[in-house]
Amino acid sequence: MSDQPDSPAPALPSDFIRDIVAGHVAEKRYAKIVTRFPPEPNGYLHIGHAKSICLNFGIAREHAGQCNLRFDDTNPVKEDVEYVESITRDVRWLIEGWADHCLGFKPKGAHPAAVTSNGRPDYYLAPVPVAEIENPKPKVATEPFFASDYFDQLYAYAIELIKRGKAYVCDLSPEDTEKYRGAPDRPGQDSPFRNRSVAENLDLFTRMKAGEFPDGTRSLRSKIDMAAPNMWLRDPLLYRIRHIAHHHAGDKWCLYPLYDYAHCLSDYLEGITHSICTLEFVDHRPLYDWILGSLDLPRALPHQYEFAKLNLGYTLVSKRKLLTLVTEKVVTGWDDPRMPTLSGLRRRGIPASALRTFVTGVGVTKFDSVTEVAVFENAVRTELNTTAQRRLAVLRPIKIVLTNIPAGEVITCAATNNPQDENPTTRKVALTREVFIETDDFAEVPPPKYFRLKPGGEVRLKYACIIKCDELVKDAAGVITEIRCTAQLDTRHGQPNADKKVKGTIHWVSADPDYFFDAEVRLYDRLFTVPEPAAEEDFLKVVNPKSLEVVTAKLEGSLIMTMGNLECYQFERLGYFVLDTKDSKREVKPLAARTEASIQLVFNRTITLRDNWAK
RNA sequence: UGCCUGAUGGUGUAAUGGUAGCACAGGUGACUUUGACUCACCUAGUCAUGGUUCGAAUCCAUGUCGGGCAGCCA
Repeated sequence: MSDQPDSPAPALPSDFIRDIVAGHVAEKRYAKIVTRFPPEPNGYLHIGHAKSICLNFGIAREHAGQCNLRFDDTNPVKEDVEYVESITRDVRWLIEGWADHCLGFKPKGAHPAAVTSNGRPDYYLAPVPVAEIENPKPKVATEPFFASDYFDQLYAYAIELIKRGKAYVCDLSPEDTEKYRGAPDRPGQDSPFRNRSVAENLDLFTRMKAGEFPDGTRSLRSKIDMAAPNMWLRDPLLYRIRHIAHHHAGDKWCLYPLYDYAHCLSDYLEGITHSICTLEFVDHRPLYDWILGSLDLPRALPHQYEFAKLNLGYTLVSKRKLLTLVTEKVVTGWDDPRMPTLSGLRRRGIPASALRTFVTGVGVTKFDSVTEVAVFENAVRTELNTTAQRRLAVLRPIKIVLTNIPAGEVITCAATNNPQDENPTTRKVALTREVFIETDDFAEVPPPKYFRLKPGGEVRLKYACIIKCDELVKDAAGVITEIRCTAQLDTRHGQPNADKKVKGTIHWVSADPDYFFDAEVRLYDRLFTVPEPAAEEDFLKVVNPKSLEVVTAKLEGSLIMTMGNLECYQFERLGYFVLDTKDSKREVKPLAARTEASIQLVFNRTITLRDNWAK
């Protein structure tokens, strides 16, 4: 992107939530805009989360505010530290260079502190900008926020709710609780334990915390309205008993709060101004407001706003279903390059900036839509086209013999690294007697309008010269093993006939062992065969059996010399590729020490080039 | 037969009472040492019916269709 002073400023995204925030900023309702991204550490982040991350961090950066990464870790049964680590890594990767300065972490081990707000006792955990702590060097150890760090405070608020007659201990079993709740079109019935005295509730709740009762025997419930048309207002549970250790809080608790109770209060404790979540929580908003409103809290209360989550064609955007793909070994792991997880997309070679462009571009609405994959692919191609270095590689090689070039002779050609650069640089590639071309780039019986190599035909070897096909060599089975051609060396760049036109230009790699090397290349296709795998009765039945193809490709020798970490390349005419950092052997031997059998590098094809010819 | 929420080209999204626009996809050309990129042009839309208004995608009414809600998940 150009930074010229007279280029128009890029338009900031606009949507109904940003409009609300902008209104609040205009009226100076808050001293600072604070949002949060609140994943539960029970799976890896996926492309749907990217939309939420970009929304929350985007709003923070547009208003010089802050966005806290907070783990909503109130259900130790499903959660694990593996997930808090992967999520933290993925969030930092996605916002790097864009909103790092808005990322809110807290000093390691910090808990909400007693403060005075508007002359009254209060609790608050100040978000500390990561940038402030870590740049240029970390001053103190930091970590993301955890709802589980608020368990003490949450417990105290629960006591307060009981004292105010707004919560009670219920002895109904889970089954009976469900029966008493009624149905959407039928009011519920009051629990027989609904009118216990405050003293009895206090006693029972204290003993629940002390571990006197087994799982499921008692719960703490809000006292709202069992006849409410909104199911979430029928005395929803606040706490349940779970005799299990917590991955972050340790073994201190056997009583764990539920989402609705923990989330709004966590938002309050962190001073969140705008609590943005997806549409399925619209029905919960009255509960969110009820809990906060029942405690007479001294600071401004956070408010919840909801938007439609991202749905992508041919893609599953559900942590639970993605977990199934992992456990059923449909893929190799959460970071399999075919997975729509942030780890998978990163390994696939999708730049974080392209992901941001995409999720920002789809907009934020309350309409439950399905975005076509083409929109995502367009964002990726647009980004990679400007940034990726071009290289020559042949995926499915067939050998060409240039009969007029003597064996051992090396003709050096200049190849452009990236024609999109303002001042493109070049590198040297070797043209030798034998070269590999793509099997697809030759047709013995060409279809109509085919303008690559055919018997008697001419084609240009990119950056080199035009060649003419003279003769085919076949084995006993009639399979072509070699194509014999004449090189028109005077059509090279700078030579008299350089301007000679032919319809086709193809990529190639020298077949001289000094000028190519083998690499494993993994070619991916969509993971599902139907546009909406989530709508399927059994999504495992619509898994694409051809989602992965592995080939041994011939790569231009210069590539191995310049190979860096996580660099994106365009293999000309084939697509964009990235080194697989997990499966590649990183110690690259000198060219001379290479052997045919030592495949050391593995590449993932990020995406193909757009192709208006095939299909 | 409850409550909540939504409906603009094929897809996604803008227009907040005043010219229905943008992106992607699709099509046709131009250019091209990537059948890429780029450029030009084209196709195609306000869920329905009524009302308010000089004027309605926008406001009102009714209807239709879609999504969500009955976890001690989040």
